[in-house]
Amino acid sequence: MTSTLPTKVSFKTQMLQAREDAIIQTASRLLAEKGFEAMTVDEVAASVGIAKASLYKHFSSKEDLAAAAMVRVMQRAQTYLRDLPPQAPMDQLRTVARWTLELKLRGEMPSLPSQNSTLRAKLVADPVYMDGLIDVSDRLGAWIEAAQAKGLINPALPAIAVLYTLYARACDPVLEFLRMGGQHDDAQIIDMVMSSCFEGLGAR
Amino acid sequence: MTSTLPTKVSFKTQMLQAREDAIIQTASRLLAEKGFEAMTVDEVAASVGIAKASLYKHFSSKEDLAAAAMVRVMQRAQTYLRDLPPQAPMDQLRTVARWTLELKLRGEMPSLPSQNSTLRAKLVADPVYMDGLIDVSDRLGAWIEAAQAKGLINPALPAIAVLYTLYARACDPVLEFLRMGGQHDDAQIIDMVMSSCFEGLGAR
DNA sequence: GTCTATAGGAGGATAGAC
DNA sequence: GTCTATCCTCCTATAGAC
Repeated sequence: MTSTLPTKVSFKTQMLQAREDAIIQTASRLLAEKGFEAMTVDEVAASVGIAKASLYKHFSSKEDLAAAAMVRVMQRAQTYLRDLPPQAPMDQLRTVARWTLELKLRGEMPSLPSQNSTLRAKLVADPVYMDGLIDVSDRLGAWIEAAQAKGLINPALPAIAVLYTLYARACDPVLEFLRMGGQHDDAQIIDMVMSSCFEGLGAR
Repeated sequence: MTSTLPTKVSFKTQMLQAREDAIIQTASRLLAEKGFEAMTVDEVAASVGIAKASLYKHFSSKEDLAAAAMVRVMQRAQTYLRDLPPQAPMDQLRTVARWTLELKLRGEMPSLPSQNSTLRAKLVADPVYMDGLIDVSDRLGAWIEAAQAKGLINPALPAIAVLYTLYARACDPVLEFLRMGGQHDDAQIIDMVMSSCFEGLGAR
């Protein structure tokens, strides 16, 4: 049947894929807003506009859903890094950091809770996620080491500390704090966080 | 009775106070470890070694308990800042940042979830917490402005951005990331985060 | 104020019709 | 696969004896 009606099947598959995308996108937003524990499956389903039982046909548990959202954003990062036009290593790092902050300000960055151990275990066991994480870390690591070789990185910091500091931008609360203050627009906020990240709080 | 047996009453009061301290301390640790949603009241009570119902005699709700923990740490910060020996403003800021990181590494820094709105509302409505927050912000703000006047602060950053960046050290995941790596001891980890915070990722 | 036992409710997950 | 209706577990909060 699949082979005799390829277009119809393809259409149905597309519809399902689109719905799954919508679910993941909504979950991603809610994860960014409230975190894993505070997010409810009812909420996700209602926000997508489907019944909870329908959601469970796509994802077998709340953790699976959250993991799918994390995998999604990791794949997004992989694609972004792969397609990034060549620049000097330090500029690559800056560009990536800025992209991360923009993503977070748009509410599209589901924060991985350092807390929930079962969700963590699921992600560590997920080869797609782990491959993505390693790929991203390798690319960033290469740029970091290249920048270090040119003497462009703070010599007090080993590469791993630089890498983690960049990762931490994905859950930096300063963005929300500044936005709540209402004194600056998003572009200014990102510029400030970028400057404190790369230039530091102290004057040069 | 209170006036006729002052020592006994005082003793009882002390015992109660000590138990409440133990509860708050345990709650504080669990809040730091798992966050508000994942922490359960059963867990706190069991860890303290009392029945859950007894805990509810001290705190009328889980939120009250968490708020008490936040108030406690805020008071602690107030006391610390008040008693801090005089130094140059920039050194004061560094000392406070280091103290915050040490507190967090010891698991004594309950992270205020940017998420939970009802808990947030409770804290905003709590005069002790808010007075503390304002006091802390005023002291830090004065040092920040003094350092700015001396040209010691990154000129791209308004005082409020510096303040929020310092506050954010209280929930910086880089500490845990580096500790999980196992390549550095706590003192080195703190030195690295301090350097990335004040000197930035880029070389000088 | 401390305990045991339990009420009450929220939320994750499923049954079964369509 | 989608729905409605329901189950069941976990967790907050309380009742009531001591």
